[in-house]
This record gives sequence, C-alpha cells and structure tokens, in this order.
Amino acid sequence: MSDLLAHLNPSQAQAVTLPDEHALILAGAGSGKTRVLTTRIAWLIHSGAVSPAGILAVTFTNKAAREMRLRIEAMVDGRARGMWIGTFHGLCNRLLRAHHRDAGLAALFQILDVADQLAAIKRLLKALNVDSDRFPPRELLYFINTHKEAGLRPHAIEAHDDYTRRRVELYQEYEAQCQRESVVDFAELLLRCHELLQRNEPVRRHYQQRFRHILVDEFQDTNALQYRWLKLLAAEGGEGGAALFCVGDDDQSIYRFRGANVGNMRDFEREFHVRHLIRLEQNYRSHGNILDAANAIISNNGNRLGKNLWTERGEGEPIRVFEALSDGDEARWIVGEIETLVREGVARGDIALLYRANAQSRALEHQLFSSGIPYRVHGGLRFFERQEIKHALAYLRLIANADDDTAFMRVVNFPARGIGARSQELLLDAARAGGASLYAAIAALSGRSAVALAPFHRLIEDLRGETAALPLPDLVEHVLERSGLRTHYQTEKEGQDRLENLAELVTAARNFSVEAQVAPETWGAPHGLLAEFLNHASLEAGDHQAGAEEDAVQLMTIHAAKGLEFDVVFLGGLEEELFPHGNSLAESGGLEEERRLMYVAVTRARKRLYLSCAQERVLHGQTHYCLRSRFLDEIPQSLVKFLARGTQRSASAAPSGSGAVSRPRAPETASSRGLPGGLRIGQNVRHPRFGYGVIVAAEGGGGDAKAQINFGDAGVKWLLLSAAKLETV
DNA sequence: TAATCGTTGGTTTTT
DNA sequence: CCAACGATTA
Repeated sequence: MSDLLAHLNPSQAQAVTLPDEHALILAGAGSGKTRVLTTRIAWLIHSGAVSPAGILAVTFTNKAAREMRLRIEAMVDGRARGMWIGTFHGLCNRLLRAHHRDAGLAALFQILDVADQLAAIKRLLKALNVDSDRFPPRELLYFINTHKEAGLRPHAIEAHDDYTRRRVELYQEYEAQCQRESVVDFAELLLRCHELLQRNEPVRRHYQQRFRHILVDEFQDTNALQYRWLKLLAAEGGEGGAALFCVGDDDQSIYRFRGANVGNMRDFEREFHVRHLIRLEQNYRSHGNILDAANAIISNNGNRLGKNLWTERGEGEPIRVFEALSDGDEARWIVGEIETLVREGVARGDIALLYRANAQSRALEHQLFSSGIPYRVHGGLRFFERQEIKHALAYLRLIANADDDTAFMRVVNFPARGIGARSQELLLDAARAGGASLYAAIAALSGRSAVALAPFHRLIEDLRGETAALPLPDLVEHVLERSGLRTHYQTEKEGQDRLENLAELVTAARNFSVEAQVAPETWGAPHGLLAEFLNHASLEAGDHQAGAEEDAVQLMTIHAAKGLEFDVVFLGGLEEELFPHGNSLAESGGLEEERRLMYVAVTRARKRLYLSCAQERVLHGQTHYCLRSRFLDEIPQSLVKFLARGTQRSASAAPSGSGAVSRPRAPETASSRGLPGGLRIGQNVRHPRFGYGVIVAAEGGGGDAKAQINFGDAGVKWLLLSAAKLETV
C-alpha cells in the first residue's frame, strides 16, 4: 500500500489519504489531479475502508471515465469491478434504466442528442402551427434546457409575460411529445434521475447507503442540477451519508456559457462544512516562465479561491511574442516557425495550434496545407453525428422503439421511396388526431398516402422480425443492406467515405457487444443489446477519429485543449474583440471567463509558448483593424521575447526566402497613402490621453487629414492628425 | 423529388 | 466571406 504513495508529493499524499470526510481539492493545471483521484480510490480499496461497490466516481467525458477506470484497475488488480465510474449522463442513464418504471419511462427509452432534440422541437412547432419566426427553435431549445438544468419543470416556471407563458406551454408540449415517443434529451436524463431519487425514498436510500465515497472530477464544471444530484446521493447533512471528494480548479472554469457554475465550489465548501481543502500547486508540466505568465494573467481575476503554481524545473525559455501584419501573415509566420522546429527534431504531434474560435483554423490550415505539413483538426463533426451514421441509427432506433418519431421522420423517405411532403403532412395530422406515434398512425391513413407509406411500414416490421435473433453486428449489417442505405451511398458519387463510415459502424457494434456487460434489466428483452448500443451511441459521440496515428500538428480551440498538454504551443489571434471575444465583454463576468480561457491556453505548454496577434484580420468578409489583446499586456515583460519580423531563424524553405515573411500591402492600406507622418490604416498608435489605439479609417489629406482611431476602452475617436500628438507603435 | 436560389448568421460546446 | 438552411422552382 505504501508504494501507492511513493510517487506523490506531500499535498497529493495528504489528499489521497484523507479520512472519510468531505474534501475539496483545488488542483491547479498539471498538478497531478487525475493521479490523486485514481490513487485515492485505489488507496480506499487497499486500506479496506470501502468495497469497490461503495465507490462512485463522476467525470464529464467518457474518455476521462475510461482512463480513470483503466488506471485504477492497474492499481487494484481486478478489484475495480463493482465500482461505478462514469459521466453524469451515463450514470443517470444507468439509474433510469434500472428503475425505469419508477421514473415513468419505457424500458427501452432512447436518448436524443442535441440535433435530435432540435428536430423534435421543429416538428412540434410545425404540428402546433407555431410561427417559428416568433419562436425560433434554437431559442426554445435553450429555454427548455436551461430550465431543466435549473431543475424547473414547466409548472414551476414563473412567467410574467405572454411570450414566456407561451414558451412554457411549448416546453410542456415538448415534454408530452418526448414522453409519448419514449425519448429523453440530455438534460432530461439528469432531471428525471434527480426527481427519481428525490421522490422515491426506497431507491434513494438504497443508493445513499450503497455509495460510501463519491468522487467528482472537474467539479468546477458542474451545473446547478448536477450539484443537486450529488447532494442527494451523498445524503447531504444526514447521518451516514457518503464522503464527497471533489476535485477541481476554479481558474479553469470555462463552461459557464453552458450552465457550469463555479459557485458550486464555494457552496460545497460551505454546505458540507468541508474541513479538508487541499491545494495542489506544484506543477509537473511546464517550465517556470510559462507558469509565471499564467499566474500573472490569472491574478487579474477577482473572487478566486486562490492558488499559485510553481515548479521545480528551471525557468526555461522566454515566451515568444510576434505581432503579425495580418491573419495571413500570422499563419505564414506560425507555419514557418513550425518548419524550423520540425527540422530541429520536434515531433509534429508535440506541437499544438490553439485558437479562440474555430473560424481561425481556416488560415492556419491553408498555410499548413500548402507547406505540406500533416495536421489534424480536432472538433467538428463526430462519428455518431455524421449524416449516414444518424440515418443508420434511426433505422436501428425504429427497430428498438417504433414510436420514436424523430427517428421515423429522419428515414421515412431516406433513401427516397416516394413519400413526399404531402404524405408526411397527412401522417403527422393523423398521428396528432389519434394521439399516436407516426408509425402507429400509418394504419389510420387511407388513399394515396396509405399506399405510399405501406411499404415503409412493412420494411420496419420485417426488420424487427428478421433481426430479433441476430447478434448485434449482424443486425446492424442486415439493416444497412435491407434499408437500402448501402445501395444509396454506393450509387452516390461522393459516397465512398460514407460507406466506410457505415462499415465502421458495424465494427463499433462488434466492439460494443464484446465489451458491453449488458445491464440485467435488459436481459432477454428482444433487442436489449441493441437498445444499449443506441444509448452508447447517443452518450458517446465517438472521440476515436480515424487518422489519429499520423504524426501531425494538432489544431483545436482552447476549449478542446483543456486537459491536454504539448511541448510547443502556438496561441494565435491575441486581439481585443477576438480574445477576449467581443460578445463576452458585454456580459458580466465575461472578461474573467475569457481570462481563465487564456490561463488554460498558456498552461497547455510544456516547454515553449508562442503568442501572436495580427494588426488586421478578415472576419465575416470584413477587414478588422485590431488592438493587441489586453492579455498580452498582462504578462510581465521580463518573461517575454518579442520576435521582430526577420529575426526568426531564416528558413530556406520559407515561402519567399529568408525573413521575407511580410506580404505586399493590402489594397485597403494602399488606398490610405497620403496620411502624414507615415501613418496608415491599421497602424498602431499611442495618444497621450487615450492610450494605445489603432487607426481604422481616414479622410482628408495634408493639413486637414483626420483619422478615426479605435482606442479600445477609451472608445473610437476622430482626431485631426495635425493636432493630435500621436506616436506610432 | 431534386436542384437551385436566397437569406441568415457566424464564440466556446465534455453530455 | 462562406456555410447551412429554408423556400422556391424545374
């Protein structure tokens, strides 16, 4: 047992060996958070304090849950079996399946992902004849989800205006529709589970008594409902409740926009009378200069729980800062620098390009592509979200549950089988009138549309019969064939990739049936394993992308980079309005969240960090003249090395010869020649009173020349150049 | 039913 | 600028 603790520093060891009481672990970036969490669990089991079945560990991603289980298994050889490790959604799903009756759900209820949910809402609005201009589906989705995440059912919402009253009604209608179709969305999983535990005392007591230790990862990202769920399970305040062990970092809370509530950390500390607050501040990832920069940046935020990262490593290299002329120039510079690094032996996979917004990847990709550097963009469409996969899953869903109208609508006429908009409308009306699902309503049709829909009805019937006894992979295979999906993509000229993905789906089903331990409650149910596979597909969007093996430069948003680390990190687009993003500046607390994002970005780097900004950037087809980000100025100058144009080690392979990274002036700039004093649009200037600014427009000439200058916080002003004491920067 | 045109909106998104 | 969606047209 002592060797469990052998590689831990004192704070880590203290956290791991805490008594059976509530604890809050403030784990800084790179401080060994996961190690503490997993070792804690192993230690609890080894010390005999609790049996594996008494442990519940909660994460946010399936990947994190898998890794945690793997690492624990390595430490407790085989005794990890009875532990519950999973995401909030995965665990709630499991509980709801086990107690579906008590929760008022069908045994084989399906899970809607966001796209399904949006489709369901659109269908609802259409059925109710609601003007979707007045009630945009996206807005309604947001309305429903935020209220669910706040634990509010329609009847509990106070509506003070007609508009909200109507939205509440629609929320209610949406719930009824989901119930009728036996589907639940993500937020519903949590809310339903919370209600189950709250209302059903035997069930609640059962789990409260079972789980002696509840451990939560990324606690700063929990939302209000998740925290309430934890409180309920841990029997807050009651005798004999579980010990809650929460690990998180308030400085890395970057999902507020999605409902995450950092305040949960303080609330937890207070409500559970937490006596053990441990800070993990020793960082094992980054060199000193990088940490110092991160600390300096985040110190500008107020209301922190407080933490200062340090390292035993040396200070390392300075942080490199580059000011590019334009976004294209920035991309060229970054790629030039990457070429140098690769030539010096840095693996491409150890280099990451981070950015605030996905749109920024375009320029970078373009440049990487033309330089022939392999790269991989993270994010974007995931496996189970692809069109062809969703189509295949829809057929599978109809087999498991024919009342799933979302699935029905998706494939009723795909591949095209002559069921046009008219037939679909008639069917929707019939279903609505009879209070039945679309599938059931086919029987009620007559005339032309009945004829049109009959073959589809028969197809689904047949599929159910034919597949009832098939092993899951064969079942999927059969559906691909019989539904006509495969033939459809075979005849489509761009269908090759899609066919491969469909084949990959069969593989996924095979892997799933090998690995899955089928939950007892679905044993024997005719398509029980299928239902579980479908849930797996909804809850796990599929991180395993093809082509992950090649040694490639990694591109992703800062959000996507959380939890990852790289030897070399490039962070581009450090400009006001982009990062910090303009939209976030308006909301209260927005700037601080942006700053945490900056903190996350900086702490991804192990050895070398490059920061860059551009003087002008094309966004939405318009050229913006940018001020450098305030975050750049929050880094102590002593840590920084400013790279001047041409200073970079010359690369013979560079696009236009050594140092010649600047491009010809843009037309906009050329049109502004004639401004006195060598000023041009896009020029950075300093004014004695207004501070730093950038010229965004100009008019007049000679002695009358005026320039419009954006001074950031000081506003945008027109100044007479002959009078203003401007200094170029 | 499919193809085409026009409108709209574009920060981040673990489940 | 440009992708994605909805409505209109062939």
